[in-house]
Amino acid sequence: MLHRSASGIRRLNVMRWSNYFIPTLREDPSDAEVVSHKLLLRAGLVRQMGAGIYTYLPLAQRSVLKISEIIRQEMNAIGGQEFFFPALHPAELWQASGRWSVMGPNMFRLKDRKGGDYCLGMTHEEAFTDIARNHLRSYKQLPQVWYQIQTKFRDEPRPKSGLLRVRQFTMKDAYTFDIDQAGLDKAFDDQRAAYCKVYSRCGLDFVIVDADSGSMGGSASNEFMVYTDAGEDLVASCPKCRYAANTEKAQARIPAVDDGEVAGAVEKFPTPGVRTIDDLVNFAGGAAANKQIKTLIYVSVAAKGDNAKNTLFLALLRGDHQVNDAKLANAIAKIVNKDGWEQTAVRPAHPEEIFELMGAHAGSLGAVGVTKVPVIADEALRGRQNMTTGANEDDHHLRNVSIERDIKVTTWADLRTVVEGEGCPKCDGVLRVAKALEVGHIFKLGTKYSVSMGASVLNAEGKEVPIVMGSYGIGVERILAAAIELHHDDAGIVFPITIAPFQIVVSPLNVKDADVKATGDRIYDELASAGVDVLYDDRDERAGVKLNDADLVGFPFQIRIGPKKLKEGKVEFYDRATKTSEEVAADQAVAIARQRIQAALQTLNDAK
RNA sequence: CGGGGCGUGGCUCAGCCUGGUAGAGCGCUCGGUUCGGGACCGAGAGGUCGAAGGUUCAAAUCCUUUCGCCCCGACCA
Repeated sequence: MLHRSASGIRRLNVMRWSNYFIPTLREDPSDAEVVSHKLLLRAGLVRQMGAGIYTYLPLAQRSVLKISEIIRQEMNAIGGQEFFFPALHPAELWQASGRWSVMGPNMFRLKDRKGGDYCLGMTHEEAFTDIARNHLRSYKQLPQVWYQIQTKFRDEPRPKSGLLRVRQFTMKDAYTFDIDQAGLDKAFDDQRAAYCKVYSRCGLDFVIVDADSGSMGGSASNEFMVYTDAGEDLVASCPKCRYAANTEKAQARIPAVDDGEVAGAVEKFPTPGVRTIDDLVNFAGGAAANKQIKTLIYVSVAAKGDNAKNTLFLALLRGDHQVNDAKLANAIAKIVNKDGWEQTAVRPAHPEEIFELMGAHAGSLGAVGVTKVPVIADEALRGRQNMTTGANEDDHHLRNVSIERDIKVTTWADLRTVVEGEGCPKCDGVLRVAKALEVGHIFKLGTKYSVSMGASVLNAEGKEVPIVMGSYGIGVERILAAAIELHHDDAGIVFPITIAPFQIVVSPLNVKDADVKATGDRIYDELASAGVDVLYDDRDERAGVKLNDADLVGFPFQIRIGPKKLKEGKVEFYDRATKTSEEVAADQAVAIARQRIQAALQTLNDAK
């Protein structure tokens, strides 16, 4: 198909579907599990090259470029300066910070022909800091806000879920360099605000959670999370006050249980066959779940050089509460990690270990009288009395147990997992708990890298001080995948217009009808020359194919031109999000389209 | 790394248990009829059955090894 431009010069116009590479699939690919993965493949956006390695076909590339451009605009708006660093790094760079050994097998490593060690960058703190240490000399040069949009490589132990967990991906990473903590605080707040704008403009609903700084080091960090079942974290958040936290840290406000006044003496009673909390609830003379103490036996495994040691301990929770492994691991680590020992794992005790320690089997365990191993009790048990728990004798339990009186608690800690519907710890709101996907992470690094790599400047007093740094990442393809997870229906993707590969598709429903075709040509030409991001579905396909394909790829708008309505001088303007169309005069279609596109763009770009 | 599953035309899958001439639907090519939600008829093209080795007169099918991919778990930016 050739297109005659205004100047009359013949040119091949590739924005015609008949000549554009969009390999759509009618059926779900067998490899795909999560929605975004299926749709990325079916709509002809990506193809897989290997585990966690994907080719972006033209549609995905357009989308990725749009996301990148939004990020670029928001970074520039807070004074960011764009760099482009190599992806291939000499080992010395990473040895300088000490992370050559810390990163372990997650880093792709290779040798050059001379046997020199190299790696593929998984992040760029070292690279940016290297430039900073070589060229920043005075506080007068600060602050600096540097960023790049670049490919990262991580040898993930388990790539999965299409673009959500991959081994090669695009990241916007930014680094800030300040003279002091106050400067870092401001840089951090700027980034945080910019991130909010980026995600809003891309059509993502997100929550910001406090996070562990992990291997990055530093003092504070926030994760930007999008609620989706395809996510890998569980996040609790309050819609009312913006409290949000990973369930590994989240707290909740729960109503107190009235234990009554009198605390009688501990009494053992037989409970034949009772093994679970529920069994005891239903047992005559038993107790409600929230009146029981659940006793779990765990083993902390720790290492010191080549030595290993196992520490058995008890974890106590209210009968109706679930333990959180991360909280538990942190609590026991505080007891185990001393004299050079470092905890490497926490696991449930084996049945033999339990019997040897307690003299009874799981189902009849309790902490009353236990003194030889640490007992960690959940905060929700504090002050409770008249409780029921196992007697450490099979088929027997104890009643009238009062925690503080009858159990020797080594440590009180928050061990329980918050659940949906519990009270927000910060306000009177109700918590939402669901799976979420991390789409960005910002850190206050402090001086970790500037000290280890020697990046310092002279301050106003002429004293040499380490630069105070921040580090900020956005996963570009994760925005694309998250947008699809959030915005799709049975027919396919429903692209937010800001990141849609094309804003609108013009579809003559029968190209053999001369009038229909001519009207399609005209509308397409006018939209294209007005600078609209338009794709022309000039294929000689049945109407059903065109309509289904357009829905599948998820172009926000479509102009449908059919023979019957065209005879009345009308075409249809279709809105993908609502799947509804309205009749408009053919000669006004372009004006209406431009106005709708403008309005849709504005709604997203002005959000927040 | 532990557990499970799968590799057969471009895609989705059957055939494997019980060895005996490689199949279906979709897609693709050509001709015709159709033409607003993935049409119909007719004629075609297209496959080292992931790879290697073994057993056998004979292997997609049985055995061994190996590679790849997906899922659950562990781990983790």
